[in-house]
Amino acid sequence: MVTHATPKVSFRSQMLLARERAIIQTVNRLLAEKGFEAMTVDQVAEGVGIAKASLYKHFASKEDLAAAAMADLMVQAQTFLDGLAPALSAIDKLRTTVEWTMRLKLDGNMPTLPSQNSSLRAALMVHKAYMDGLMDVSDRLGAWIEEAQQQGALNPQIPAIAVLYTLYARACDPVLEFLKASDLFSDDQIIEMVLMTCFDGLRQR
Amino acid sequence: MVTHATPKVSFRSQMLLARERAIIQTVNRLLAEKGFEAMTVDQVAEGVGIAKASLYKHFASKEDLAAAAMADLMVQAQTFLDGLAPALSAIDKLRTTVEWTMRLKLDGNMPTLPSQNSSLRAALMVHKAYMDGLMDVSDRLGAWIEEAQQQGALNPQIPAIAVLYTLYARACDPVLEFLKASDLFSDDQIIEMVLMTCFDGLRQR
DNA sequence: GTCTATAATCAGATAGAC
DNA sequence: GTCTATCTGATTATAGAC
Repeated sequence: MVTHATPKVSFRSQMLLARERAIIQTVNRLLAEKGFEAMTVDQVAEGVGIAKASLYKHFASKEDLAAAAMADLMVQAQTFLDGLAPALSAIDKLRTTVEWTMRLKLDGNMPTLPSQNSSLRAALMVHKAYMDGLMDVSDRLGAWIEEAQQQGALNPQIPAIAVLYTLYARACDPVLEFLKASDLFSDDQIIEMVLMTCFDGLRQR
Repeated sequence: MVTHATPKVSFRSQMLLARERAIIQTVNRLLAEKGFEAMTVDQVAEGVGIAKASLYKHFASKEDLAAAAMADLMVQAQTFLDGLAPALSAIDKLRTTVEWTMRLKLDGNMPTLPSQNSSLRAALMVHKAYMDGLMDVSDRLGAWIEEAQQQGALNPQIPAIAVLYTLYARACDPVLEFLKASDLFSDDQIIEMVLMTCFDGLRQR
């Protein structure tokens, strides 16, 4: 009799992946809402609907949970970059990507981490999936930055690395949440203002 | 005999003020180094060189400590604004002020708070000295912003409040620390790059 | 007001049965 | 792998003597 390709194991591993996706989704939301320090593992467990001890069967530590969420964010970013129309100019690709990250943040789906916490930084640095994703995304954005600078679209006086950091920083820009909290503007208006400030500057052109 | 103006009380209160200044200075440094959550009251006490219980005779809570540091920052800002040459144009005053905040941050003297933590936000909102200082600084910057917009120096399409938030955000811009961590640039170069990005934008002019 | 000692709480992580 | 129950350590805050 012909044997099938281990259906039981496949099914079990699918359930496992589904659960881990659910965990990551909850972590993502909590990180966006309250940040890493204020997020507790109890809240994650409650959000997923499982016991805390079960969480620790999937992820070794709180830092590991956050790292998994960040790795997932990198996958989302890669998917977004893949879907960008190749016909777009380099600067338009950059602009559209920044807009995507800001919308993610305004929608409460951008996990934000403290740029200081060392235990977390250490966990991120050794997380292969996250680091690989980050490197890939940075490489692709970096290539567009250099292309845009050569085309005279971006100011070539600013080092590419500084441009890259500046674009990344839009993902955790407090200006977004302050403007949103002011309740004076729609999300679209906020994005338009911050994009304009970022690319055109505060000075009159 | 002529009585003097209560010299003993004056001396005691001077000692008190000196101690509180020492506490605030330590809090300032720790907030800049590690942020609010990672800073512990034990570290503050050790930094000042007094017992933790003594700290609580001066400040009611950890939030209160941070609020006092922020209030002190506002006083520093007011002093800086007072010292600005009146001959400077509005945009140059803004530029110089932003440069001052960035240098404070690069030197490790800019207390940075999480923009989310609610217990801390609540403590800040009811701290009269901090709120008064913040309002005064905001009013003065706001007036310069509107002046610069009328003079055609700043882009009038961007609401003044958005400009104000954008300038404030330079005080906690992660781009500064990332560029510093890269060890590729001097502090002066970093400030020049970020100032250029902020006022002139990433696009070629 | 300063100290030592301690209370009270909370959160990350684990033991061990099923 | 999931659960309940618990451990462990860290941290904010206070009691009470001097």
